[in-house]
Amino acid sequence: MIFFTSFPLSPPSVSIPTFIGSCSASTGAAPSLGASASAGVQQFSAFADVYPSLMCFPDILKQLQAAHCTPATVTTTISTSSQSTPAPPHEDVLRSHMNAATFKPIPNNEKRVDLARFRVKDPGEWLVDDVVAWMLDVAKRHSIPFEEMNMHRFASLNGQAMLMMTEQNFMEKDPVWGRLIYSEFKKCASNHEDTLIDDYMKNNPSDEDSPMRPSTSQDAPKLALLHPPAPQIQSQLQQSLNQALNQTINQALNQTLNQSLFTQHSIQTLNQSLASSLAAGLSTGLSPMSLGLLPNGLSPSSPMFNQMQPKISPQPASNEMMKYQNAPASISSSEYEESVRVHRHEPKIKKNKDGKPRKRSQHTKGNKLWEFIRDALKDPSTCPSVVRWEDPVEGVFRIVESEKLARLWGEKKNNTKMTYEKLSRAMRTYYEKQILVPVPKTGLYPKKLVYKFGPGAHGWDVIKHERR
DNA sequence: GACGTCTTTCCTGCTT
DNA sequence: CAAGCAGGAAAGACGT
Repeated sequence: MIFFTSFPLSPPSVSIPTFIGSCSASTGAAPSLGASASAGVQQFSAFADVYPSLMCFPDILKQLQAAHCTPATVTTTISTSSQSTPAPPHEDVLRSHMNAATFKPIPNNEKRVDLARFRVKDPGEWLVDDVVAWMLDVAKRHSIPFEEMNMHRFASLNGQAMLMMTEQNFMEKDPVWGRLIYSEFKKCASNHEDTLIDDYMKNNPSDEDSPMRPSTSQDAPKLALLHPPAPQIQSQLQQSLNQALNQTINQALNQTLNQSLFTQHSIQTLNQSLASSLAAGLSTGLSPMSLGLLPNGLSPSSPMFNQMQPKISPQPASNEMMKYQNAPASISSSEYEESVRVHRHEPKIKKNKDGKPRKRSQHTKGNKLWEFIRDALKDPSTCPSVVRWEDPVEGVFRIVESEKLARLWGEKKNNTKMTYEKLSRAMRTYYEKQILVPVPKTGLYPKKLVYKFGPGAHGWDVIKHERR
């Protein structure tokens, strides 16, 4: 999904607030378009026109569902809908169920991710974003539906970490395409500089005396680092990548739509997934991590990093990356399993001495804090006065009266000294177990007192189940 | 009694 | 400046 979000590669490009503003025109679920963003609209490239449509993709799908149009129409719709009249409102618009009173301004985010960057960098220098961009390119070149590749399992790795990985490591991350990805990466690592030079020479045949030109292929790596590629090379690369990625999107959409989209279930799934993904990630940092597709691991230099890096618990993906970076070439299977587990955000299953999983403690059975909050969300006496849903589909809720909630929790535990500060500390321990997950910093939710149930929590998603 | 789970309590530092 | 957040550390309560 990163390509949806990371297209603004070369000028003219489009800023994030502009996307959101344009989308809000049709969804009615986001803040109004700012004046500066409006001015920027006129500078849109063809790529930029696609974004608002993608942001409103759930809407488009709904319309398609209603109209039963053909997949071929979908591509057309997507590429032109931004110029057409706004989509009619309906119940499944992004965050349409949210309380408009809670909207906060979308943070200004003018930063962009350069998806072409990996092409002009040594694979060993790739950041996390570059790895993802490269994988999309591999998927495109081999006509692999991108949704079939386990990109999220690679998304916490940078190039250096990948260089440390064995073929087996690749296979474990993606049993189907791992071997191919490995061979592609090796190929890429060895051919990268030569390819760059060749491309440059093809495009600049008369420029043989250019100081850019390395004297030998062995010099290329150093020179590539010392001398950034000429602007025209970057521009050409970006243009071709933009083209390729556009094709990838259309192919993938067509394929997905052809295969399964027009079943009720598929539409709902994609609809929900896109809705949540777009709302959760696109409007802020536009990272696969933030979309839940790439669980974590933006590179520290990523423009999204500061906004999206959750400041909770350990940084699993970073840990994994560090492991690959620092470990010898061979990694023990247990270490690798652990790193994969951490990467997948799977809760650690502690084991007894005999290796069997420990039995869960029963002493708090039915009396856990998150269960108390979940139940409070179902109780009219506390919802919405003490806690309330911000987004019942996504599991996002807000604590309205923090001290009252703490008092109620204290009453339940016979602890008159309970405070919200203590309660919130207990809440934060849930991040590690995925009972709670970080709330996407999209600007759609208030910044404080908002939490989101994660896969470790259950019984809250009644609404979601009812929709199925 | 050892050990595990799930808080609870206290704390410092940071952000909003 | 207040309120909230993040997370380390230690300890308590209770179950196995």
